Amino acid sequence: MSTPAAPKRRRATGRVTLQDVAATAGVSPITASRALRGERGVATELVARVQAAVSQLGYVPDPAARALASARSNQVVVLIPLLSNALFVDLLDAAQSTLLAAGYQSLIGVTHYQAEEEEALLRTYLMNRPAGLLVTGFDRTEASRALIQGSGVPCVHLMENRKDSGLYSVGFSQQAAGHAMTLALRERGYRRIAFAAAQLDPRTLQRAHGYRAALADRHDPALEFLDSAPSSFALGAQMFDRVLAQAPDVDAIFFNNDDLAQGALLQALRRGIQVPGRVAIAGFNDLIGGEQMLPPLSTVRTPRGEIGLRASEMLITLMRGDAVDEPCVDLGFELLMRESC
Amino acid sequence: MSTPAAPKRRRATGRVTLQDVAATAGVSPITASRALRGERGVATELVARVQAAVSQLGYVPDPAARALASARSNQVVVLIPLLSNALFVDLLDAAQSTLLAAGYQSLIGVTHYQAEEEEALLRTYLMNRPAGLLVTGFDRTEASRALIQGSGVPCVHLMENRKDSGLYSVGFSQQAAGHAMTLALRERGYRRIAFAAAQLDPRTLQRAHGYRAALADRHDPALEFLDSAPSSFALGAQMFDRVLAQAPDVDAIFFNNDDLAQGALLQALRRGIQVPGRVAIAGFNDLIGGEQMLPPLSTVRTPRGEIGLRASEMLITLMRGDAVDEPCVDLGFELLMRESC
DNA sequence: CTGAAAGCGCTTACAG
DNA sequence: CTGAAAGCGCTTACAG
Repeated sequence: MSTPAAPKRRRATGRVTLQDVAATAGVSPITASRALRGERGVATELVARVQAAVSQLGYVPDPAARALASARSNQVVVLIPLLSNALFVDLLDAAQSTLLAAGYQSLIGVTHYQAEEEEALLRTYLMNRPAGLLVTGFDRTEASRALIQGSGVPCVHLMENRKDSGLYSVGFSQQAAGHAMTLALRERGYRRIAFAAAQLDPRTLQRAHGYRAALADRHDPALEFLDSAPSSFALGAQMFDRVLAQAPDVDAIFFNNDDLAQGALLQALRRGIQVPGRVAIAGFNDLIGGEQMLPPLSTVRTPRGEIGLRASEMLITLMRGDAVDEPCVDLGFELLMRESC
Repeated sequence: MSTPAAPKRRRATGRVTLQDVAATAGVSPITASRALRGERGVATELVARVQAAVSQLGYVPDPAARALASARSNQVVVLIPLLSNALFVDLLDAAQSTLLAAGYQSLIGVTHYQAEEEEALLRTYLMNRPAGLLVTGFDRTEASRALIQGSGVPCVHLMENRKDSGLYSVGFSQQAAGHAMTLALRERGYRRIAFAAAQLDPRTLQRAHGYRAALADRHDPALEFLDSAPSSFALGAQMFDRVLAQAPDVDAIFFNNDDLAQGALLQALRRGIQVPGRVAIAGFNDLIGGEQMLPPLSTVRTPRGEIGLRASEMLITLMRGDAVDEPCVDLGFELLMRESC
């Protein structure tokens, strides 16, 4: 007969603890703990008794106690450059929900594209002993790298890949994407193709490399317009004017981000400049609204939602201590040639 | 002479603990703890000694241990409906950075406008014993309300106000905003003013009330176009067509969100319909891009950034145990009459 | 203004 | 397959 022993003593806090559950179920706290965590090797009957006790008592586990005892929390730190770029919001949204479904909570950090801010966030968040880390790209301070490495926390890199780096990542080749769009423009007969970019973060510069490579035989540095200000509609309009003023013979402009390109399209409309008749316009990322523009914007669809999803899945695998067979996942991109070029 | 006693014993984990700091500083762990938390009433000399020990040893506090011992973490749960609406991203961005600067980490949850999802998130996140709660609006399940109440965790409501509810909030009157824009349209001579809304969340419906009130003497239900689909550019274009088809005599359309209005503006351009000549268009929220439209969009600027900031500040006050003198902060709104009406 | 004792609620080895 | 013991690293009362 298994008449459960009465709980030894009510805690001062009045909280229902694992001890209460164990007592009610007539097992030891360790067994209750194992049953709750789904650790295999617990008799099914005991598991059932524990679960019954849990719902009878309304037991809620304490993550802090769990983290303290196990030296690991159920939280994942997600570090992205900006919340004001829809690209990263899509990434975050996908990662967040994938992680949540697997029982992990997301702690988000915004680096504002500053390596020092990222380092500070890492220092702060690593205190929590997160179960995993999701970081954007590969460019960071040495100290950040050491922090990640030294923490022993599994880490997956977003947006880019570095084969043979020994690092986990899910992304696509920014350079190849820049190359492909430039080539598509060439193939459509455009000869004076400008590249207009803002923010100038590492991935932007990789796309610029792709642009140059595709134009190797006829690359003209005077057709590169780089502005370190953040990307926006207004800046796109402004850059459109700048390009036409400084390089009147331009016949196509490849904008590094869709908000820039959409701003340019609107400015062309405002100024009565024909697109693509007078000048073709291409964007990057396929942000919302591009399809609605006049004319609909040609752009590169980037798989940020899938990146958030796949990177989270990879991280979940790593956090469980399992091996990942493909450490660098290239999700590719897609050329969306609509009517603006 | 204060030759510090050697740490009693190295922990198995090799971690530098508060005990090590205390031993090095030649004080008790409690004093070290108090000094670190900036609790007043510790001799300045001791504080200095503790701080010296901290940097000498490279001590990093353990949030889990702190949370377990104090029954409260340094994390704040932020619940918003959607990440795909820039409005809430702005809110989140402001809240997140304000909280971080005050030493609090944000745990974000996306409810997808589903009261049940919110309730589930609350159950999950409340386990962490957050220091504070930021939730959107006042519409939620009874269980959610009970959960918040029962947790004893300070909670500030975002976006709306409910005077005399005894609840803390920072927002503005959605109804007054809907009313004001409708009135502005009337004053400009528009007689057949349609109201087009998507999502149909509580705040949308409050704006609809404002619209109706402003038109009390001449309100025509046939001019209300409500679609429960999520707001988007494409839906705006679609609704624009629908309104003109079903109510050909309409002379103004008040869209409930800027993405709808921007989509409508683009559709008008596509169809060659004069705005505001043939029909005026107004939006809501002043999302990015509205100013760049053709013609620039008239809209209502809503202070979501300020709401995120002020709500966080209020919450910080509450989390410190201090009193808040203004529990319902109305931040107002601003009519931005540009050229679309 | 400072400290000794006890405890927060769980899990990790280590046995058996 | 199950458990007794110890410990994770900090803070809360309670004294003085």
